Amino acid sequence: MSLSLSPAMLCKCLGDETRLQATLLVARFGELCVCDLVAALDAPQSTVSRHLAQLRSCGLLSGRRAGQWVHYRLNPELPDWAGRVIGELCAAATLAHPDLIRRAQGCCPPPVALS
Amino acid sequence: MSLSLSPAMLCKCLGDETRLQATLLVARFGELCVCDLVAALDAPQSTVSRHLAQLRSCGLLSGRRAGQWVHYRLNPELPDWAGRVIGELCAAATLAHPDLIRRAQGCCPPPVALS
DNA sequence: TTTATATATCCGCTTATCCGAATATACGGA
DNA sequence: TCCGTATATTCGGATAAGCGGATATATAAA
Repeated sequence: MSLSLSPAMLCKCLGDETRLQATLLVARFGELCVCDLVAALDAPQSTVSRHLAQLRSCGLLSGRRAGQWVHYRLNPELPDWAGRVIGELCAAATLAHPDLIRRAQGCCPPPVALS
Repeated sequence: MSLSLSPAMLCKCLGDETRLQATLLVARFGELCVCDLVAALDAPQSTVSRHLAQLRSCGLLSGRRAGQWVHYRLNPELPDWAGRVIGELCAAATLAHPDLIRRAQGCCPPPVALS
């Protein structure tokens, strides 16, 4: 079954600054773990985790556990229109906050290929 | 000065079903008066007017008084990225609610050219 | 001026949302 | 097993957002 994500729901999820920035960082880097996002967003761990849970429950992000860490990425089942919306927002926000990207540095081992 | 509309603010504005539908109807028809929107959205006038005021204060819509009526349209100063986001949402929402468009019929004289 | 229509704003109320400390759970290594 | 780290969830409290009836304002026409 294909993800039922309404336009209003997508906007609501991205209407919070923390969730929007988390989503844009994940979109930019492909995959990030929670501790990366805690560092980049400079917010308490419980706050970041709560927002990530909401983004996941809306179907925007998907999480993959790798040992102690959970790596988040854009949900690969995201409809095309949603991907395009996120792309536009990502481009616009990067211009507005060029420093945000710099703060996301790996705090955990890079996701090695499963080979 | 160019409109300062952040990506998060745009999403927040469009994250409410009434505001999203009002915006999409205005985008689709080019220009609509409040009574058209009240009819199409099937919501109390005060509710619609309140949401329109919010959309206008964020810079998403602009209003033009014509006699007793006020015609709303997309703010012509909207940044390009915002226009593209709205376009994507409009297309996706039209597929999801194909009936919404049908309910917006002129309740006031069509906006005659000022000649 | 009075009346009617369209729109905006005010008001109290209810509900939703966000926060972050505290706690619980999951996992890996000693 | 026990400990340390990473992540998730719970909880109470504060704030924001949405609602719609009532009312105010603007305009047009009689």
